Amino acid sequence: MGTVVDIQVDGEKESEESDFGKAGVEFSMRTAVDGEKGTEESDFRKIVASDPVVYQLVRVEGDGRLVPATDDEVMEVEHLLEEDKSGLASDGDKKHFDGRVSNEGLPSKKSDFEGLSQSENTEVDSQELNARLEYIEVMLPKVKQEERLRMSPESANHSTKCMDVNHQTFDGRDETQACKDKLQPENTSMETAPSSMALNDRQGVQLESAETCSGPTNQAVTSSSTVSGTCTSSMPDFSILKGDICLDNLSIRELQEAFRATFGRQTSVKDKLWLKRRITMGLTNSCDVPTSNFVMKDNKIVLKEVKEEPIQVAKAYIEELSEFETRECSARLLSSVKNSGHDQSSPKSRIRPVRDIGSRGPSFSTRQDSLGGFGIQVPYVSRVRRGRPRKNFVTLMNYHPGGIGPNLVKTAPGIPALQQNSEGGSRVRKARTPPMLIPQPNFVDEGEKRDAETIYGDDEHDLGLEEFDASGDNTDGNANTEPASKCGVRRKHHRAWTLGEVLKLVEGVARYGAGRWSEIRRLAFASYSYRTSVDLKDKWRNLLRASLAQDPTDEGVGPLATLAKNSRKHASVPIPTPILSRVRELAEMNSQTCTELGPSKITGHGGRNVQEKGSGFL
DNA sequence: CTTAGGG
DNA sequence: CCCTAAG
Repeated sequence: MGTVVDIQVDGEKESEESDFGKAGVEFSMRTAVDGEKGTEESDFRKIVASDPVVYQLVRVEGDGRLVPATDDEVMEVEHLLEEDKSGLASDGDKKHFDGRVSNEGLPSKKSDFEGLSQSENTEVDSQELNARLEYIEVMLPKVKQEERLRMSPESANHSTKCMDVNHQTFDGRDETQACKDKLQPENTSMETAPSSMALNDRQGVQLESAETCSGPTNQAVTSSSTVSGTCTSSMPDFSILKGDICLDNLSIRELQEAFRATFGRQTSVKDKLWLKRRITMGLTNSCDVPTSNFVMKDNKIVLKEVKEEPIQVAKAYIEELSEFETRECSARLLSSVKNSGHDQSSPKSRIRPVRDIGSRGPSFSTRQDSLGGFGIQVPYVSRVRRGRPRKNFVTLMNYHPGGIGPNLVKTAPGIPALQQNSEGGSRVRKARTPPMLIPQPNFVDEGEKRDAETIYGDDEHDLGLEEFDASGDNTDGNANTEPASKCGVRRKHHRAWTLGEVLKLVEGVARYGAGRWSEIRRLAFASYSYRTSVDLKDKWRNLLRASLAQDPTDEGVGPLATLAKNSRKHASVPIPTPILSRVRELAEMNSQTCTELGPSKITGHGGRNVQEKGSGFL
């Protein structure tokens, strides 16, 4: 009772502070800039920085309900925020994140996150959403102003970094830049910003973020081609300015009245500045746009012109998000538990899902979507179901224009997309992000490294391979948990088949016969949790193809010759010819066994369908 | 869930 | 790899 926490409205849920360390209130606004895959230590920051856009100040009632904070509280918080800001320069660390730091360090505490986030998100009803929305609207511009004030002295520098700092510091390189360039060619000027400001970043993340999100909030949409268009500091905000001028001469009381006139409610706040800001916001109507006016594109916040019914759109958006969150959260919790339960993955992997929720959740790729009739962009993460169902949906619309109407009304009164979402809830795995796969350096490096080791390290010695397998298991075990938890956004990481795997596969086929993939997987691939039977099958198919295509005629040719041929042909995939030969052998043998000797072999090892023939008599 | 096959 | 049909 009486505790105030940040509730993240706009994106993923992980961010509730688990310790309400400050007895008073907390308020923070951050903009998410999707974290690239970072190092372990930077993950913390990533989480912070990747926290999606908006936090709303709420009060947690005794029963767990969330009640929008009062103006007084907001103001209080605002002061704290300012204190924070001023303190940042000197003492650095933000109190907000202390809890998180420790959590990061102590995996055991992760449950705090989960518990909190889940309970809180599952209980959001539309009413509260509305309230939250309102506060979002209110908050965004406000923080923007804060930023403006703070930034004004050094606008030049900051204006260039504001968008960039985040990913530049999280990851030395800027993988997403290419995408962004494509998507936002007008914004390229910002991307050239020097990363020197990164030094500031630690203290600045939050502020930067706030600015990032607030900048576009009520900046002219038309100025996207200029740096200042996205960065508030260098661009005078006329609307606010005007408001300030007008309100400057008013007394507190007058301000309060103005506030009431603007917002239609009383306020007890006596802070002149605060009142002015609030009123200004109300007057400039800038609060209508925030949540829907900008969209996250990759690491960047992008302005989008959405003029019609912004609030409605935003509401729908939030509702959708909310529902998505609850479902997604629980799903991930399940998977997380599952992993930690019986999986052989290392303990390290157990915390991953949790962290990924943060770093991965807001992946901020966006897509054009028609939501309730309005064209807005929503982050991909918020969409669970994609592709086929959607296609069907469209198809339905296309081919049964008349019939779709009633259908829609029946299934999804307000928000068709929502319906689709819930429908696809059980298929999280299938969600993808076709256009933009966010690069994950760690992943790739890991995989490639291991791959290289395996391939060039040892070809034929099973022991060596076993070792590789073991190591592979570790890395893969971790990696395996990752994609699943990446919001299902990501396509399953492409794992190049190592030689060891191939050998195991071949061996397995030799032992159990081709086609018994699940068997092979269970026995021969026990250590590779990530290779599914389908994978085995596919790989075998490829091997077969390769082995046949390679050289059907030179069966008797020495390995060296074929090897040379092979490596020359496929420099990138040097599958040793011996293996291919063996594959072919097995293939032939298998085809034979299947047709003629098959039953004997299968029954021989399987032992359970031995009686198949005679069962007729029973 | 497992296989097989197409994409 | 993904997806789906089929058992």
